[in-house]
Amino acid sequence: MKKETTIYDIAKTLNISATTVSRGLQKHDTISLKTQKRIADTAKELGYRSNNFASNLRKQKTNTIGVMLHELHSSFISSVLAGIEKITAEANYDLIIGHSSESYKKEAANAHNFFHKRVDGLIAALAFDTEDMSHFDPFFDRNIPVVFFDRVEETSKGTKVIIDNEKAGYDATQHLIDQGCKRIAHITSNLKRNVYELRFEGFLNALKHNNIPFDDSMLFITELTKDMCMETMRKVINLSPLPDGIFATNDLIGAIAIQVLKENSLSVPKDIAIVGFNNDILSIITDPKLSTINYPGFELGEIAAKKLIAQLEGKEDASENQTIIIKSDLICRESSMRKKS
Amino acid sequence: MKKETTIYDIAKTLNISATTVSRGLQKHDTISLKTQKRIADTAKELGYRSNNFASNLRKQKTNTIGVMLHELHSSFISSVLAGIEKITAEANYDLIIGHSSESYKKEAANAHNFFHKRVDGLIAALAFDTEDMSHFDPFFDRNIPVVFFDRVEETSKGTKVIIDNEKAGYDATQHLIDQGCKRIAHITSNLKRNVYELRFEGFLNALKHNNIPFDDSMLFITELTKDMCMETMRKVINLSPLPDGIFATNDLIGAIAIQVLKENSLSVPKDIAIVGFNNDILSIITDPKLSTINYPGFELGEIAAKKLIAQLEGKEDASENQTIIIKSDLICRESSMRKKS
DNA sequence: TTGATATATGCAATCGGTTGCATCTTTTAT
DNA sequence: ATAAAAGATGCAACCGATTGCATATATCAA
Repeated sequence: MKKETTIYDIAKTLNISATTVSRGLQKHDTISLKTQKRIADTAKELGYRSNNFASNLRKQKTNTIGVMLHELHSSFISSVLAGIEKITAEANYDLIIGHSSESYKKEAANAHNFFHKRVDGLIAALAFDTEDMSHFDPFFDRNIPVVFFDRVEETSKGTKVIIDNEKAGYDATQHLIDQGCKRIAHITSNLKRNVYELRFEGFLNALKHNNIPFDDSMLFITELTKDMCMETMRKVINLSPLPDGIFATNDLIGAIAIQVLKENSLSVPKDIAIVGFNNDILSIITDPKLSTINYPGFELGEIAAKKLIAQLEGKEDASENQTIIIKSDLICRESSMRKKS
Repeated sequence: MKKETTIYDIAKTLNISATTVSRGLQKHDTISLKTQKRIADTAKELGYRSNNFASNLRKQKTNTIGVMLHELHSSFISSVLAGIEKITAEANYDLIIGHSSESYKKEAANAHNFFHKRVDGLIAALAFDTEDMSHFDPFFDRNIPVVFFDRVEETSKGTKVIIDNEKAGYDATQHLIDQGCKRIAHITSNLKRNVYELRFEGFLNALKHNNIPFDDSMLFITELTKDMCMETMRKVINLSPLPDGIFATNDLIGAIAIQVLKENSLSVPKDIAIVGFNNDILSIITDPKLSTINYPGFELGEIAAKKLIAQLEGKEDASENQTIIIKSDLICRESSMRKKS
């Protein structure tokens, strides 16, 4: 293994000072173009690579952004990540990924790690069971900007990028009602996480607005894995009387619902109309295609990253604790269309 | 913004040397437990956080692994990433993500960046159009271990973790033949990328072995986006005579194939039997459910990461350039089952 | 009591780039 | 021709943790 070339080696070769080499490599305009070229050439020749640690150590900046995700294996999250990556790469930041696996403990550990790694900023979606937000305090205390997305704690500090989950839930439910549904089931995940709670609230509000009483046997709480969703759907089809509509909190549940209903000789949307959530690729693969709420992950990632970078560059003030609401629309497909429009 | 606490501050507070503080924080056994405790307490009290740059600079090690991906928004890749993350987190490495977006140029730029960031090791899947591998030479030259997965260049240096694509293609095709298919179409992506080429080879070998002539109008090359797959499927159904089987190089194509065929009143598997590839969640959502090749992304990620870490820890020799072949099996579901088994 | 061994701590150099200030050279204006 | 302005480069301190070697103190055996 050969020894690394440093600016001192370049300096020695050219008989100039390390200062000049450093400045030359950064294209300072105090260094003549002639010298800059000689430095660049020698650097290439000697196989020089700059040492970011030395540089970061001196500059007290890392050009690194931490991204905390509760889930990696998810279509929505990977869209968001792709959106973040696009913007941060353009702005020349590196990403380091922390994966909480829906665990508050891991989230706190990752936050701690990011803090030690001195990320310049943080983008995060909360784990399932996160309630205490104190692991983010070190960031707030030092004015390190934090942007939360999707899974946020409304009362916390930091910028938040979300959709209006209540409205989305309302729209989905109202649409089912418009299609003639009178007994609508809602299949969702633990309501402690506020995205789900708000969708449920929208669901309730739509029912109320249409004078449909809420029957709590129509609320199903499930884990969002394939197997648990299937099990839950088996419970749904044992209801008597059956529901005539289902609002599912994500497209996987919606897709599995379609499948289980068909296996039980029920027709979608005639017997039971279904609306999902997210607009995953899944939703156009099902037969019938799944109506859903469009939740544009890629754009969300872009927006979150842009906000963060604006704050890092001092163009915006992180302490404003803004909340940005992204538009999310209902997409009507076959799974809920009983009437011709 | 308050000033950072350093080991010197701790040292001063306790009236001991920075050396002792450094050793105390690392729990060197030359430092008495009493002193260690005093150091730890003071560190907490002063809100100390270690400076990784100073540490890395001195130790010449980053504890960071670069992960180069050609695609982020993909179910398979996010599984792999989750598998990598699991293992590397346990071993206390950070991940930095590079996204080539299927572009050789971006891949090279990312490789360059990783090199400058001095990742301790690299895990990579090649971009679509990567042929020249010289951007990895800096890593090989300095004995920085590189593990390629899925998209690899067989003749290159580095460890490779792959499946037997030829065998998988053969198995998928043989299965279709066993189900009575005689005119099998293959829908795939650009054969320059060897995973696709090898699957195609397996396809051809299975045909040959069964004395079925290959008709090159039955080979369809498409980009792997939803829209392009749809367009390609429209070409497929314009064939005359129609194929009676389709081997698709991923599940998205397979799923879209099912959809387009049904829309055109063709029955799957009766008129056309279909096998996909990957065992994405998609494959159990389609109706009929899609037969596919199980390509276990999570496990692949784990294995790739374990290999890399073994090499980083000197337990294995990176210069062996091993190739590890992961088992991948055919999963028979409704989309191809014409006969009762 | 003394030398030997173990235990605990400190000195000072090092990792490699960055930057405020000083110095030296060249150009320009009068 | 000469002072002033502009252009180019260098000195040396600094960022903060690590570590080989030296030193100081405590413990123990003979």
